Amino acid sequence: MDYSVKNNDIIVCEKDFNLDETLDCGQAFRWKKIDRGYRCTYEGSFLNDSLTVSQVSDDMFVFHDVSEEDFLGKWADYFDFDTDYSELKKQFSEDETLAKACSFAGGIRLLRQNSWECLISFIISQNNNIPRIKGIIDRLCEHYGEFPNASKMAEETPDSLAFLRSGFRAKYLCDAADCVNSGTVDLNAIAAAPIDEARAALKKIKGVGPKVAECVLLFGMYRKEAFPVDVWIKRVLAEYYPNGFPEFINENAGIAQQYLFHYIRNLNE
DNA sequence: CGCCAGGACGCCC
DNA sequence: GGGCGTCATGGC
Repeated sequence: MDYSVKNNDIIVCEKDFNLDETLDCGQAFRWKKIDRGYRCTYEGSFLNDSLTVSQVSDDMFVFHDVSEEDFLGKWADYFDFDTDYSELKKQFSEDETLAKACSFAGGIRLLRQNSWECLISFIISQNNNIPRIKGIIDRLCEHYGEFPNASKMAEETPDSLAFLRSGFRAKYLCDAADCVNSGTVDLNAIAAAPIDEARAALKKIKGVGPKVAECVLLFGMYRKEAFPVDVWIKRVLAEYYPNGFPEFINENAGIAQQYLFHYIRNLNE
């Protein structure tokens, strides 16, 4: 990644990056499309910052009104600019289906998001669709003025969360908040634990099954070997990988999964 | 109106 | 251990 400083902006040159594909592919639910790009706020949250970012050409981006220090210290990490996606896609493309997926939407990057936010977001995601997931998370943030931490959410009950209109998931959100707030579930420890141990620990939370646990590991803990299997990936596996997913992908299976997910969902367009 | 959505749980066998 | 009905809500 190449960057330069212009006035109060950071100009980034990066060819393996597309904002629409990365911020609207179902890994993050809080980025808003605005006139000149996307905006998200993490104020009071793990980044304690806000950002407006826009894509001005295939390989050029503007990080608006951000210091070089904050860009390097926060956003370069968040957007995973240290990882060479060109090299990853080159490896993936030895597989015929993945080659197509990579050329279809090669601008997806795995965001380094916050584990707690991902836990809550993907509990909400179960048996739900992306527009409605976004709506519920919007109402959550609007209610607290920011994405609430576990301690704030632990004060709630399923009834007091009725304003979310999250349905049967409210009781799961409360259990997640209780587990994290009380220390029964230590997200930082889980992030560093062996993968099977991490999976088991996450699934102690009510409403966290195999799929949600895998999403939290991948999107909230940067565990690139995690491989969430939802209805779309089931279709991919059945149709293109009847004899199993290629083993050489394993350590980056989660990133490959992102390309495949986006590919199969948009195949008809 | 019915069907589906980035599923998990409880119960049954 | 696998199969199935159920769980809220809303977009289409």
